[in-house]
Amino acid sequence: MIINDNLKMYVQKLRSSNLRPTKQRLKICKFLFDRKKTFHFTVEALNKKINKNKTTKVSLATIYNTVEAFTNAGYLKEILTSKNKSYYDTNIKSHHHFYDEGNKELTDIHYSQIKLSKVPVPPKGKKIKNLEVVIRIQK
Amino acid sequence: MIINDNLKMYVQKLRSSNLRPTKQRLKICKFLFDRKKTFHFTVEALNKKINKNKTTKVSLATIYNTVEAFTNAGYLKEILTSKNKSYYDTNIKSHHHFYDEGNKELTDIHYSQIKLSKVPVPPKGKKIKNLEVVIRIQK
DNA sequence: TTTCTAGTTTAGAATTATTATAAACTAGCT
DNA sequence: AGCTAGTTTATAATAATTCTAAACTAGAAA
Repeated sequence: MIINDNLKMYVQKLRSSNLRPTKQRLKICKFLFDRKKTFHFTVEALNKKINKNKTTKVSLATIYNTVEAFTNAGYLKEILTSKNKSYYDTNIKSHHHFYDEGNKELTDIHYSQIKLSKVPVPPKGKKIKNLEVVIRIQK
Repeated sequence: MIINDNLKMYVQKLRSSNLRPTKQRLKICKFLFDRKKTFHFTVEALNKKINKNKTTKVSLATIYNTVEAFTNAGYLKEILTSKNKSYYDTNIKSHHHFYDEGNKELTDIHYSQIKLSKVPVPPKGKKIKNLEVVIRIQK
């Protein structure tokens, strides 16, 4: 069974990052990772989806906590936009974004679409964790 | 007098972007642009600086409004960080940033320090407004 | 299997950043 | 000098997020 297999995978994912596989976390996993395509979301939107038409609700606080834990564990990526709301991405591979200022929508840019021929050395004692390009677009 | 000259310059800047040169806006101009070096700030920090040890206060709302107006007019640049707080930059020239996740500090990267050899075409009907690279660093 | 404990969830309160409101004020044209 | 649209202000409202502390639960140990 596919669902069962995913479940096992989620448990392993969680275990490997010191998170107990609770039913809430597994439910969130399903919403985030049981998909063909990666996607972008805000906690608010995720909360709505998860708790829409459901009898057993997952609290907003738990969704916040879990999303943060997944982000720290590297299963989610936080996206840079500066719009007083955190955007996350289930695509954790290195890639970039278009940010449309009009409708505030993000679109992925595959990492191969951008090439950097020169990158600066990080300040002493620091190392580069990641590099992200945001291209702001408008009409 | 240097101060006077700057004043004239500010008035002109404001006029050119349809902003009346009020004493509040000029005061904010002084704090933002009367400097040798450009810098990064949050509205909160700017508010503290402007109203520290002063008898005549500029209201927080005015500071928000003015910063937004200056940003729209192109005299300030909003910086991408995803940290639920807006960061602004008085350096409006095209450039990039290091973002230190430890102390949440931003450092400029001169535009010449990063070179892109490949940039994607924007989606149909949209044009590129700006391109910003953020390099996240950590210990 | 039961017991125990540290980790987790929860609702709601608290906090933080920002935006809205509407009354008082002011720049600058006439 | 008077008028009016633009501006400032204190305060309230909103929105996103974090905190809190009590109730619950996973899973190790008895």
